[in-house]
Amino acid sequence: MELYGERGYEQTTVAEIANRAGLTERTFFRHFADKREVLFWGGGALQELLVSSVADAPESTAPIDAVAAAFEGAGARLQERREHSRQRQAIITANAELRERELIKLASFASALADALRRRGVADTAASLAAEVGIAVFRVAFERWIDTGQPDFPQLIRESFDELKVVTGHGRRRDLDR
Amino acid sequence: MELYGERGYEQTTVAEIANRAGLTERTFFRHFADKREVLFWGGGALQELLVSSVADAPESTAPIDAVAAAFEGAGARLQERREHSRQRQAIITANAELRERELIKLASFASALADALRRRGVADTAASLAAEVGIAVFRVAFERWIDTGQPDFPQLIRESFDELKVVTGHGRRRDLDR
DNA sequence: CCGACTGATGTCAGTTGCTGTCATCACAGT
DNA sequence: ACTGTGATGACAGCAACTGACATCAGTCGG
Repeated sequence: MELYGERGYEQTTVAEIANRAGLTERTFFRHFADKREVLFWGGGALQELLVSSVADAPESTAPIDAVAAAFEGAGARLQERREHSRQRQAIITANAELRERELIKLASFASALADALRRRGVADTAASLAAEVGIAVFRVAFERWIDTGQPDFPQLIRESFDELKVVTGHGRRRDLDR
Repeated sequence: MELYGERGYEQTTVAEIANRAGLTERTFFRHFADKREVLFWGGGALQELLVSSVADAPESTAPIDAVAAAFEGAGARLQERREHSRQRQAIITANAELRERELIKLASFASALADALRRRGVADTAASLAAEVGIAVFRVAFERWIDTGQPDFPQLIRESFDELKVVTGHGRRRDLDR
């Protein structure tokens, strides 16, 4: 992150990173699958948090609410290192390759969440929908958290899920709809 | 697509592609930013279709319904070349780099849709939400279209948007819970 | 009809991300 | 001391991508 922050992601060579760490280029690639991966180390922890949060939700909780609660928890975790999250995100949004990696991570979150929901007995499509939509809402909330100065991330998440219900709920029934 | 289909994406070298096309490797890179881009040529057309569809929706249409209708239109377009879509998707899902590129494309759709909604006077956050959530629903519907043999893609999209309303807590309850 | 200009292509050399292979070395268990 | 094991280094090599320059066909003003 030091080097990526100083000279930008593309301008930083793997040899430089390895050198600053006192290692060889070859050794770098033994620890990280590719140049981007350094920035995403530990992403697994957040995923586990999300999954266990969904798994542990009260049985009566509706799928979308379980997902929302999971993201609030994840949001709280991220908030503990707000400045770190901000810097990291600045680096990521500045580079296309990194944005791609970020999207893959989120897609992986979505499928893990969908699995967790299915284990609760939620039907296939409903599980996928709740998970994917949850990710979508989280993305919007995250962007607002970074862009606006607003400090309370979990609350932003909560508001965004509330607004989701408004956005989907006030839709006029279409004539196609039986 | 021929070569990617025959030998797989990773096993295919740019030199081979250029050769089969009767060109130089250098020329390939003058037309496509990178090796993946060949598969995503023409993605802009779909985006324009989505955007204009949202722009042209009746003024009274709710944001989420405008988005849903836009995707139905896009779905109809894709359905015209069902077999082509299937092959393309098989290649893409088989490779991580290509999946990443696909996600970037969808993210780009989302932001274009959000802009189109804002131009209709939809508030910032609501526009982002409707667009991102629309993409999420579309992804689920697309996967179902490819996986199940079901031919009618627009109808699948319609059903998925309907189920979204159920999942988010409005609409009729169906067989969601066990 | 000529020469300047333009745009697409070829050629070539070079950088960098990434991999396979083999040697080295520290350390743990026996 | 003997031996396996896991982490690292050294080195060669491939393929994606880029920059710089040459070539060549078409076109447009004179």
